[in-house]
Amino acid sequence: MPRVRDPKRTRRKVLEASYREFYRHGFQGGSINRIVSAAGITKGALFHHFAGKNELGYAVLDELLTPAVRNWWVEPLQGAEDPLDALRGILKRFLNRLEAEEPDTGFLFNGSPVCNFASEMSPLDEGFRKRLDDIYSTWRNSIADALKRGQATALVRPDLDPTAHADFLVSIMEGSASVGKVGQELQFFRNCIEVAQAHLASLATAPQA
Amino acid sequence: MPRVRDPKRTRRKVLEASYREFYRHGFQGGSINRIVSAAGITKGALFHHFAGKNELGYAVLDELLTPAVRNWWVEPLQGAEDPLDALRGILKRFLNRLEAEEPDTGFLFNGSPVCNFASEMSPLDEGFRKRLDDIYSTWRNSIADALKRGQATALVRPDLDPTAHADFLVSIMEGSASVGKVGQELQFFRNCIEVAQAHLASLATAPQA
DNA sequence: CTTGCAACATTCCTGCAGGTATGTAACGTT
DNA sequence: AACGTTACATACCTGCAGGAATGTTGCAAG
Repeated sequence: MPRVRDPKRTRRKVLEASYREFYRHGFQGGSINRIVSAAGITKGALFHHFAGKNELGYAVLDELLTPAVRNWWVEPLQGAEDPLDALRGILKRFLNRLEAEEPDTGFLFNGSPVCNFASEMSPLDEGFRKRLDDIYSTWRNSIADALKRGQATALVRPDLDPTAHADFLVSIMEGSASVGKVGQELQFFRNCIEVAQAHLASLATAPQA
Repeated sequence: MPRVRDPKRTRRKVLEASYREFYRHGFQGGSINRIVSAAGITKGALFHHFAGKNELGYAVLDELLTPAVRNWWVEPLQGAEDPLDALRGILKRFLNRLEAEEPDTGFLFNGSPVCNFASEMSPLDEGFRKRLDDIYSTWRNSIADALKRGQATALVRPDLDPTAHADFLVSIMEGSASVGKVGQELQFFRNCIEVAQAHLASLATAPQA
């Protein structure tokens, strides 16, 4: 089935091995040699597909992390009738995923891949900063737009600032990932998400008594 | 005034140069050579005071970051009569500090030093993980204890979980630092803190109408 | 006032990092 | 079927990383 030569497949393998390597060791701490041996290919193949380590990191952001954020946070909010309900659903799905993941390979141990890249590389390299800024902007805008639609349909309290609340929510997600990976206890995430859920509930227009 | 030999002073200089280096470049990306030249000393002096790069990083956590968190988040809550008021004061002080800091050297550009260490090193080295866990634990406990005291004096709503809310608040602080450094816009922090302030206000026992 | 240790400075060493140069074989094209 | 290009593999190179070894000098105590 796997043809002798399959450039797209090879490229994918490199990309996914790079993702895992950078996820564990960070970008600067990540090793090309380890990526190459983990992917089961050679350095020549890697540098044929990617111009350098930075471009490899850019590709991980562009081709893996950007779609992941889109998949988790943009699409579910796209056609939601009740934005608050959709947000609560995302949080629930996220917690389910956390509870299902095997140790040492996921969020609980390694945190948010986007946040890890951001912490490490955004002050050091403009190429990274720009891409990360795009990712966070679409994420935040997606939430803010959803809240605005909720205000338009009178499901969300009209007095709150959608942009500020979007910034707040993204901060919670990324912050809990960074702090939680230190303690590696699921309960921490449960706590954060529980409070976030309550917070979301408080954004709804109060049903008149 | 500075004596020819002043080991404590030398050690301090190394420590502070290391702090800045690791803050900018990360721990793994940080260079001993750059630290040495920034501190104006030699490699021999550095390795006389610190056994290795890891121990140097540990010392930055133990002797600089742990006290900083204690100073910002533990002491102000220690003897506060109204914990919610104290928390709001901390947030306000923090924002003031952000607005006063010069570009490219502070939180707005580099994020939270603790969070940076945590993101990068806690999955890689148990010595780092342990120390970071201690820092975050004291931070979270400090808030949780303050909320409990507030519940005892009926200033804080009795139905909420102090631990969960402490986890939530720390996540907000660290998350906003990580996400905000990407965009480098003060308004983002203002938004997060504004929502956080409103959230804190909602934790107070409602004044009966 | 010398002697011994702490506080440095100098020099050197090894390893792995990212990256290049070059070689070779599969594959589409005409 | 010959050719040219894409897709790799092999080998090698340079630089800086962290750190060890060793040398030198101030300083305090006996």
